[in-house]
Amino acid sequence: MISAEAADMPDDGAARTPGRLRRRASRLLSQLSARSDRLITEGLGGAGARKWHYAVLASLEEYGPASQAELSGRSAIYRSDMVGVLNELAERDLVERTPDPDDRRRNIITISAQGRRHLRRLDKVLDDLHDELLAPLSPAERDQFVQMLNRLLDHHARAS
Amino acid sequence: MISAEAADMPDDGAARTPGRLRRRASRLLSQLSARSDRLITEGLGGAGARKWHYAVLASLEEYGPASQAELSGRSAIYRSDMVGVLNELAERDLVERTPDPDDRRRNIITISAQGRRHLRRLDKVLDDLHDELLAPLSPAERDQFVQMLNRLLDHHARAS
DNA sequence: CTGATATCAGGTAAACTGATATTG
DNA sequence: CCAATATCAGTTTACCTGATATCA
Repeated sequence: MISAEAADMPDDGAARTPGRLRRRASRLLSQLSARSDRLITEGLGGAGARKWHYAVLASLEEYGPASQAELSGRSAIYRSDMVGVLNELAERDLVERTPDPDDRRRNIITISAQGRRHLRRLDKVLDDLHDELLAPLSPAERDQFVQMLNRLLDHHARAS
Repeated sequence: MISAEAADMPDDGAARTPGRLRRRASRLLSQLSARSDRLITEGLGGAGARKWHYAVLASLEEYGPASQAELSGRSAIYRSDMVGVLNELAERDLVERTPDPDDRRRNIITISAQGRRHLRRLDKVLDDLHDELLAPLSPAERDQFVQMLNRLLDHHARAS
């Protein structure tokens, strides 16, 4: 037997339905994020890519060429880590890194035609992966979920 | 100038409102999870605790004493990492680790009175931190958000 | 012999900090 | 002299994979 007294079991006056651990958004977030990251990493790995690749390529196609510092802001990758990501992308000729003639501290990063093709492939892959990730949610709920995440992120981006 | 042709800017037929990167739930999740983790880690650090401490203590108070393997399942901490967490908790006399007389492979982990007091402090701290984390959401939306996270987690727990 | 348990020793990757040389 | 840029080196932590000795 494990305990003589009942002192080991919970005895709050009010019955709290789902248990504290299932109601702490921070815990749920980090657990789900871990699952999600794994899913995405494996899925993109099958396509020979990493998620940073996608972030940079998508940012380039959406907003056009940029310096590395600007890309860093857009895609939420640290400047320190951006170098390595761009090395990998440039190795595969998915982006071009050319010095800016107007400001010789900067490189201008441009997506290549091959990079666009690759991005399109990755978008397909990610569509499927997100279908799996968000499977239990209806389309309306998925929108709502994404919108909530964006609102929360915006809020904390300011306070940063 | 950055590009002679317009080939560098996006030109999809349909205008996609919020940009791909703001619609990929996986990206939003990992970014928000990073923010959240940081907030929680700093907040709990001020109370001399880590988030694993909370997970274990809360699990113990809610479901009663358990072996380390069972605790691992409850709190989503790897068996490998559980040892270290319990060492820290036992050092501070927040839990007791006693060998199970009925099965000498196991330890039975019990929360102490001091552990319960500590847990109550942590719960207060976490309430405030979650208020900050979920600030932009109304109470109803918070519930909805937490419920969605749980549904998603449940779905992926099975597929695991 | 199979299987579970606690423990230990790692390995990978993300998130982050700091320093430096170069240029504006 | 101050600020920004790209780069490099290094830390911390979560997550995860084994291996091992002990015991059911």
